[in-house]
Amino acid sequence: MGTRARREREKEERRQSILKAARSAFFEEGFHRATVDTVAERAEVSKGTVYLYFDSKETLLAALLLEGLSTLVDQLAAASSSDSELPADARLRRIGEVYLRFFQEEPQYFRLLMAMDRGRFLDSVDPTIYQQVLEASLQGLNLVVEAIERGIKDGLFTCCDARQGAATLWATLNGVLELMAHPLRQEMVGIPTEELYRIAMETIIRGLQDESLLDENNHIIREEV
Amino acid sequence: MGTRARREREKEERRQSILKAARSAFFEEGFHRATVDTVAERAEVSKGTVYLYFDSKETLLAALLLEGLSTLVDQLAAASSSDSELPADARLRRIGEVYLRFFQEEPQYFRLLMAMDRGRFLDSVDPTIYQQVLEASLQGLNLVVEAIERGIKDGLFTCCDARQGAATLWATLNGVLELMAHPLRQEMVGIPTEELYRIAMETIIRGLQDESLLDENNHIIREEV
DNA sequence: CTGTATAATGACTTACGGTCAGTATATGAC
DNA sequence: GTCATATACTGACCGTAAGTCATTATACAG
Repeated sequence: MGTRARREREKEERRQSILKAARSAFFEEGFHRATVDTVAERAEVSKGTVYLYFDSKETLLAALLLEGLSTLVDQLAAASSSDSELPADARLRRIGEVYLRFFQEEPQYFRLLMAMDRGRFLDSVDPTIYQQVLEASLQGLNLVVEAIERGIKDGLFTCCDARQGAATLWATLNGVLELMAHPLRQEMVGIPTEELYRIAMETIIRGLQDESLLDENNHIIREEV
Repeated sequence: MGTRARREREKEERRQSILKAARSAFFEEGFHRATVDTVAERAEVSKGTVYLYFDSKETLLAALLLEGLSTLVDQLAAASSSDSELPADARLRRIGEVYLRFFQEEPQYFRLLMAMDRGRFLDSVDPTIYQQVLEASLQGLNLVVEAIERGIKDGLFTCCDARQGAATLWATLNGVLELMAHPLRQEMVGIPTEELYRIAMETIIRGLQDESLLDENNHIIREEV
């Protein structure tokens, strides 16, 4: 009796249709403005049903983010794996460009990603899901780590620990995107987002190639301030 | 008749006591969890009075941020102006250290700063106040620009436009702090916040000293990807 | 056909930001 | 002192939206 299997499938379909409704609602109106009632209406189910499939509004958001992150990581992995002869710095640039493109083409996902973490998110989302979001981020980070490790092996990068370098690059690119996410701040800075993004990326890549400022433990040599 | 002057003063005192109440409430419970009723209660006024002095809950937050940003900018300015003979790179390090210290000593302000921008903030805050917040940020940024400009004049930095460099440094330091603002992400990265912060700072400072990757228009020379 | 499990519903509860008609207080004129 | 007026303050009330749950509908097994 395939009944059980079909049931499962139907449940999954419901779940998907609710997710789809949430995506359109959140994208169109923004997470905060959109209401669960709207999501329910668009999915053609009652509000109760929405809560049958998702614990909270924030959980819906988390599920969407997971989706977005997953496609991002796929793209990053593709960019990162193609052409195994590519020098490490070029590989990093590719990864960076994919990230930038994702930001530009899916600004909605980015907006949502940034709506996360803040506010009541941690209170109302199942820690497991949050963990999954982090795990996806970690996968992205690891691609960068691998690229840098290769660069180190090839003697191209000599500066620092791959993990440190990857985290620095990651933080920087995010910092630029976040800084420029707001029109008024963009105006304040007065540099096109893409340009600043690439300048920052090059600065970091360049920095990975210089070991002059590190001591034998990979700690920074600094004069006292 | 000094009546009028006294009245003004009393109003300002009310305003301050409401602000103080908001600060303690927001700090203790976080912006989202804290309620305006609580703020009113702590300030020993009615909710109506709170709204007499501030347009919205978000406006209260903005006022607090303005306060925090203002002390931050003061500290940055002090760090940046002392000892006019300091080389530019050391000056940048000082500025960076002040910023880090502020982040560590006033984590609450930072949390609030990050609660801003997102969500309903732009809808419900008087644009003027938001403008003031941006202006304070701009002052901070300008200190960095000035330090870099001096470095360029002294021949220490040769890499790029001061504004570009400042924005890159700014974005990077923010990126690190934001990345590490969350315990779980901290764990994911696996590097102490301070260390990553300093590594990132040094990477940028180092990058400012190298012009090899820029063409005559300060644009990055890159192979096609 | 009927009992049972599962799924779905939507009226209701709760919480909170924000409003406003009404009240209290201070000031100044007489 | 007393009254008129302006100013400051109050808190009950409103609207909205997240989240709940008793009830109802549906599907399936025997």
